[in-house]
Amino acid sequence: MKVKLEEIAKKSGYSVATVSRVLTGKSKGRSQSVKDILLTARDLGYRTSSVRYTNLDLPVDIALITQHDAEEFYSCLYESFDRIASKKNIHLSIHSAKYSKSITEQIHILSKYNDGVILMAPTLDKEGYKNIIAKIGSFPIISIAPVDGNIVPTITFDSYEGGRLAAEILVDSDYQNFGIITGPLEKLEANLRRNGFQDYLRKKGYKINWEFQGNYSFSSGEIAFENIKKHKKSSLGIFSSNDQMALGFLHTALENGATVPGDFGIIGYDNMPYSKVFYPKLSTINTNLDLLAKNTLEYITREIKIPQKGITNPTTTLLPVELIKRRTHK
Amino acid sequence: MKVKLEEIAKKSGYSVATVSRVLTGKSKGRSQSVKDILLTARDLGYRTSSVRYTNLDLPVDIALITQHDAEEFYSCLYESFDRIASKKNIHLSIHSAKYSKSITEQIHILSKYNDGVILMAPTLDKEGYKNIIAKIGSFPIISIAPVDGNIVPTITFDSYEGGRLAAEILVDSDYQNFGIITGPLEKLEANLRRNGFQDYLRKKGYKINWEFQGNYSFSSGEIAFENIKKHKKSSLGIFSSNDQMALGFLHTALENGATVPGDFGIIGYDNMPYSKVFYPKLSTINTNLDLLAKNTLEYITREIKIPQKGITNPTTTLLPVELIKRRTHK
DNA sequence: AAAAGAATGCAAATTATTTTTATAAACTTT
DNA sequence: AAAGTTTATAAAAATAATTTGCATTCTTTT
Repeated sequence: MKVKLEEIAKKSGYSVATVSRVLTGKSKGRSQSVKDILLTARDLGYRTSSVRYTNLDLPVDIALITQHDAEEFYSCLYESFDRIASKKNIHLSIHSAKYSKSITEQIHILSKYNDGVILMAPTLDKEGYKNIIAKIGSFPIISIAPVDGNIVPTITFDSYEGGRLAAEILVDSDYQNFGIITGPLEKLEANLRRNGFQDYLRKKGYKINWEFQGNYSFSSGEIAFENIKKHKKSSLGIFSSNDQMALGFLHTALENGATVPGDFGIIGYDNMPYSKVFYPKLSTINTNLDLLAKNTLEYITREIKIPQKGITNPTTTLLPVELIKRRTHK
Repeated sequence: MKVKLEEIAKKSGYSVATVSRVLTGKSKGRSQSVKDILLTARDLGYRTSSVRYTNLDLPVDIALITQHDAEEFYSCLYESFDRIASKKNIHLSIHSAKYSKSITEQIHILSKYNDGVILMAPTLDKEGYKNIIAKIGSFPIISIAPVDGNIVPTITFDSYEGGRLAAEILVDSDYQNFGIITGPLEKLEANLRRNGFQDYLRKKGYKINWEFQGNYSFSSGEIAFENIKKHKKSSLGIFSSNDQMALGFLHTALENGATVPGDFGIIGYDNMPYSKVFYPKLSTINTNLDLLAKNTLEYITREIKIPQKGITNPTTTLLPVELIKRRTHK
């Protein structure tokens, strides 16, 4: 059934003429009726298109699009966004683009039912982002994964600095040789973390002596250890691109009789809840997800309420990360 | 901007009259045009309301509503649903009702933009479910958390049997005294797990000697151990209502010099990825989330395509659970 | 407290949009 | 080959949304 203005009028208690006036943006937006009618329309499933009464603090619909996996990380991410959104009159919906045939098409459809989109698609390349922008035009969007090129406004953690911090503490721990378990290198942030790590080492006269590419899973951390065993490397300061792989490595290392932080120092990334539970407790790079959620949601809300005219160059905001010293480095 | 049939006609290459015929359900649904037009309408954000061409395998929108937390469990749940949905031409969106002022209202609005709803709201009581049904009528809905009373069709794991299995293995392990770390008892499934555990013990002539109510978090497992220490209990076979609490308990027990499975046997619930990583590896009740996703999505799709006429008594389907024997029992 | 500005309902008029119809031609299924 | 469907076209009919003028009420400003 199509919703008619008549229904909205009846349910909200105003006349059809008033409903029409409000819905077409003829009101100044100072009276109660505007809020009543807009809320009733929403309640009845009548999409109020682009008409905005920005001063009114009406609920805003935002879609968060990720490519999620069965990892603790996503629970933490969603929990942060959900909690912060609830304080801001934002209705958040979560969508996965992992199996999506066309992410551009998916975002396009979501843009019809939402006021803004938050995108976390680390595998998307420059072309991919360009296609999205070409399709949705000036519709409010922000990426929370680093974006190659200046295509989509971005708020994300300073991955490069995270890698640098990991290198710094490992150098300070007097390791002489270094290793890295990277994430999948088609993901930009995996490269940034790697670069930050490598550049600091180089500056200090060291290099990466062992490198292994994982896929962020626990088991790829296990495989990383098998690999290091084969290469007979030891006494290495290792940076893992996330906690899960660090934990997988740590787990297998201990099972094989290696000592941590003796034979291997290891620094993780993300500071997930489980990383402080394992023995020895994992040193890691902390990313403040609440901060990410807050900044992102505020940005997108602003963008929705005060749309930028003309083409502005998208900005990139890097959020700070910090080292959490625990027990897996000297 | 409101979408006009004219636009749909233009984009799909058919006449306005044909678009109107298709959209009002006048076509028999055997020609390509029906699919073209419906897909174009969807693409342009035109909601095709309740008109259904059920034989056509068109994409279906389903909302999954939970009250999620920063726990691995939710990542696993979403990953399963997302993967299975992608194979069935289902567009899944995830929504949290944790901070929702009115879950009834939220579901009502979601029902305007989706073809069906999957609900996981363990804290909802009989009244709550009744309100929802009163509001949405015969709109397709299914619960994946146990529901008190026969109000909403349900597919969920056999929590009672899970508790029974835990008791059985602990009795077989020759523990003489028993304990339980329950989930929050306002959640029905926490009660069911507890009952299954207790009833089996009673049948075998034992009873629950120690009980602690947790909130499913790792830290409440830690607190559970502090509690057991205070009560100076030992040599207990313990059933924890989820893995996180079991792990928290295990962690603190070992830190305090207790032995597992010597001083304490412990059986978790959920078989989360991390439970096989800890030492000693956790024995636990496995729930097959893929099976849950598959059954649920198939049920709701059927319900959407062939709506049941009249009021039928909602069915409850219990999915089997199984014991995974690892190292935390004798 | 008065004046100005907004909002509202009403009913009629206007405009926009959707649906239906008849017909002829082109496809599909039986 | 016959029967049944689908489609475009163009016009007509039906439905829905918007606008208007006016009197009244409410709110904000001065």
